[in-house]
Amino acid sequence: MEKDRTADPAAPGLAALAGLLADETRAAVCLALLDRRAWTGGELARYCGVAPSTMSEHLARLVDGGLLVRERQGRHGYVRLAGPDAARFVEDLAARVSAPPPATAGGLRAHSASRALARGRTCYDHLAGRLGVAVTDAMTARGMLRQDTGFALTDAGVDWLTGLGADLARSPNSRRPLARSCLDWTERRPHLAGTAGAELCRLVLDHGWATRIGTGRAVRVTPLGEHELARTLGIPAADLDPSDPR
Amino acid sequence: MEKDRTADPAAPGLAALAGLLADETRAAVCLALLDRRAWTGGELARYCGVAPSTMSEHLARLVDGGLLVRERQGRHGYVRLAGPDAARFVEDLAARVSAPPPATAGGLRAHSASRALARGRTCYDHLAGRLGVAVTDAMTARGMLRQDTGFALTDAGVDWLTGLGADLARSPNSRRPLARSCLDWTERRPHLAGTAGAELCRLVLDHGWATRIGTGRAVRVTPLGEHELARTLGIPAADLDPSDPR
DNA sequence: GCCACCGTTCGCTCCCCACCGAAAGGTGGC
DNA sequence: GCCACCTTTCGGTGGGGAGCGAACGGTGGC
Repeated sequence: MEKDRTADPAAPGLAALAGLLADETRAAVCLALLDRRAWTGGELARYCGVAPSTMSEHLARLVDGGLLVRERQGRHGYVRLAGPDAARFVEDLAARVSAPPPATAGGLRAHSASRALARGRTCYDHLAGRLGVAVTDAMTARGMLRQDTGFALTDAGVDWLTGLGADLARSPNSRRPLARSCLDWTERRPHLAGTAGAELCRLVLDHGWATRIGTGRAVRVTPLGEHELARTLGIPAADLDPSDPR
Repeated sequence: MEKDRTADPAAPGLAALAGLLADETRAAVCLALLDRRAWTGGELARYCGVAPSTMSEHLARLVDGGLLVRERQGRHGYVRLAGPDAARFVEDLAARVSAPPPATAGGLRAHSASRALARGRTCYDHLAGRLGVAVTDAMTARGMLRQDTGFALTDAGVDWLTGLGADLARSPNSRRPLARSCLDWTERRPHLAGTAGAELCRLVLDHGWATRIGTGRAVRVTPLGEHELARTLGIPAADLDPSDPR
């Protein structure tokens, strides 16, 4: 019971943090909340198949641990991920759990990405799925994003996003990076996240290049989007077949 | 008991992975193994203050979960982190647990880094602590590393490392990025990790710019190192005072 | 102001697992 | 080949926590 004092002082905190996700129900909650919507406790209870009282206790633990925040609205109590940091934390762990295989070594060629636009998702606040990977690869191929020596936007990439209407100003006290890599766990390829990823997602939706399907994470590229993505990023529209499973 | 089938299929795996670190003893083990050495079960048991039998069970779980690997050597059974991926996983979580504060917003000026060389550590296979942060900031200030739009080496950075003797060739099947950011949880500043970070650490030790203190993670900058770091990265030697607590 | 609804708290049960000591299993020294 | 040492396996104990149902409480509708 009495632990040795010489052990790393960070160990209890690390164990506590990991413990937040070390339960199947809590893990499912955090994954569900990656859609960036606010859910009620009742919805989550039904979704996970547990009693509302059980869900209430889980949510209390997650809120207490700083991973979730509450939003009271009338008689409903909504809960959502605490922010980009919390989302990144969940994403990183989820990516690791389903990405242990050695990866398909697809390289960075834009060609392989061209057929990958059919299905898109959002990952908290940025594009993911095939759409996210395709856009990321196309940006890389056109010199807007540098992945060979790390993961950073080039000046050309900053100009392109700014020209589209992106607000890339970083608040001085924000620790969020402008661009970072996020591993998509269906495509198992990196895609653009961070402030730039969030802005790009917002622009794509605002400009009508893609629309959300239903209330979930799925997005669909519109005909306008096909045209504009082909024009600005050189992704041939002929390859855009939503029914193509791969 | 019967969980709803509609819940995210990734949830059980995520919970299982988090569960590996959701115990104080196992967390302490993983943190201890960040020094990249191989420990025996007995050492870890003493270090964590548990019985050898208990440690044996913990190690079995961690190995089974893919976080640790065993190395049999005679009558000793050594255990170490499974690789850079596993180390990154532990680092990321450990960084998050002790870095929730809003950060000191130190900017990227090389000046602030100059006094930070006194204490250095290794973080699995790359430089960390003040030394790691100082070198990273100096490289950024001299245009070898770009942090404003992400985190990537520039061509100048690649040339400098190659000139020092770094082998930056990436094996095609390796998913490890050339450069990535690792958040140091004592300095709370990003520093260079990835293949380039590992090579830089190897070079600094091989060239005698720094030496390991004892058998742990600590490293000390040598007089030669002070001279060379000042000459090549512009870090004034006058500011290198190991006794300066900050 | 009463009712309906949603969420939380409380008491309870049960299972999982962290922990230990004792015994068994391997390995190298001599 | 025997002994010493390290590690693992096994049985047993205890605590934490995940789960539920029932009761309580706050909010909005009417």
